[in-house]
Amino acid sequence: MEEKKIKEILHQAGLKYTPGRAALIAFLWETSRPLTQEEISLGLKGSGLNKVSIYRALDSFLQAGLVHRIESGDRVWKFAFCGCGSRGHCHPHFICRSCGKVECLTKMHLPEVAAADQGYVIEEQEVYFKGLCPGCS
Amino acid sequence: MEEKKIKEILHQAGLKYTPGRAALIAFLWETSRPLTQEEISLGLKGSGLNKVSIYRALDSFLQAGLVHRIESGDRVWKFAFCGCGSRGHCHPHFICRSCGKVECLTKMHLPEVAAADQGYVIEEQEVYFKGLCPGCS
DNA sequence: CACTAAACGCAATTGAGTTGCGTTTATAAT
DNA sequence: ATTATAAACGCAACTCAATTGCGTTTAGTG
Repeated sequence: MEEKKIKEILHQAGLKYTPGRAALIAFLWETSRPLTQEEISLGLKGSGLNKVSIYRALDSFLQAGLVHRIESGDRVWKFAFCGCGSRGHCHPHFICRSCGKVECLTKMHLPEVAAADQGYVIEEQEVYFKGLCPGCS
Repeated sequence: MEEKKIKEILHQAGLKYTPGRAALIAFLWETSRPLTQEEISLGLKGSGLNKVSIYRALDSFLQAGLVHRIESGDRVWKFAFCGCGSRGHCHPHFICRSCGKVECLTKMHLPEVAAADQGYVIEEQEVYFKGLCPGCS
């Protein structure tokens, strides 16, 4: 992703442009699957942010709806860039029980569900599929 | 749930019957919503198991398909009794953003999804709805 | 150029869950 | 009924992802 676009994204979210955050967004964009803080740190290497700063940046991105965050069963958060602008998820996720990788199933849309008739107000929806990914099956 | 039934459940799962595990199963059955270890400990009070023993019992129940385990967004596991016998979930869960409570939406069935055409083998499915429960809306 | 709020890094802390290990108990064989 | 043994248990110590405190740096506006 080009720098100009990243500047625009950060500015629109009311956040400052810094080299570290730009690298973070670019990396998430390139990888296009949910990543842990550890994976991000490894991917950014020396050019990247401190562990704490990564969490803080991701938190503000989450608030702004720039990324989504998932828990895939191991109590480790994974973050993926998602331009959808809402804090909810717009597609299901696939979790491979063999390699542990998580993917965004962007081609699948979430079903429209209304359970308001029973008094529930549904604001967000998360759908996870677990099994074997194409590489492991 | 009567003692005889609990004995049968544990025996069928290849587990020993102990007062602690019986109390644990009975409590999960009565409460019929996903509970944290802390909630279980509070619920069982003096008559219950040690924290470690609760986790170990729940782990073996999970293996046996007696309970299911969910992560509802706060990195804290919740366990619910579920006689369905499979390790996957058979219904969606609702997470209230106001009171934090989690409920099993046993009346809603999960949609049948097949993504095998793209090389994915789907073994389990988890669906979470987030929003406001009837008490909070 | 100066000022201020946001961003950053380091060290220390939190807390859910786990591990090690010695003791107790359920259950099946004798 | 007694014994053997594998499972279940409790305590203390540990792990590790994530958070907090706090002082420093930097972006971006006036």
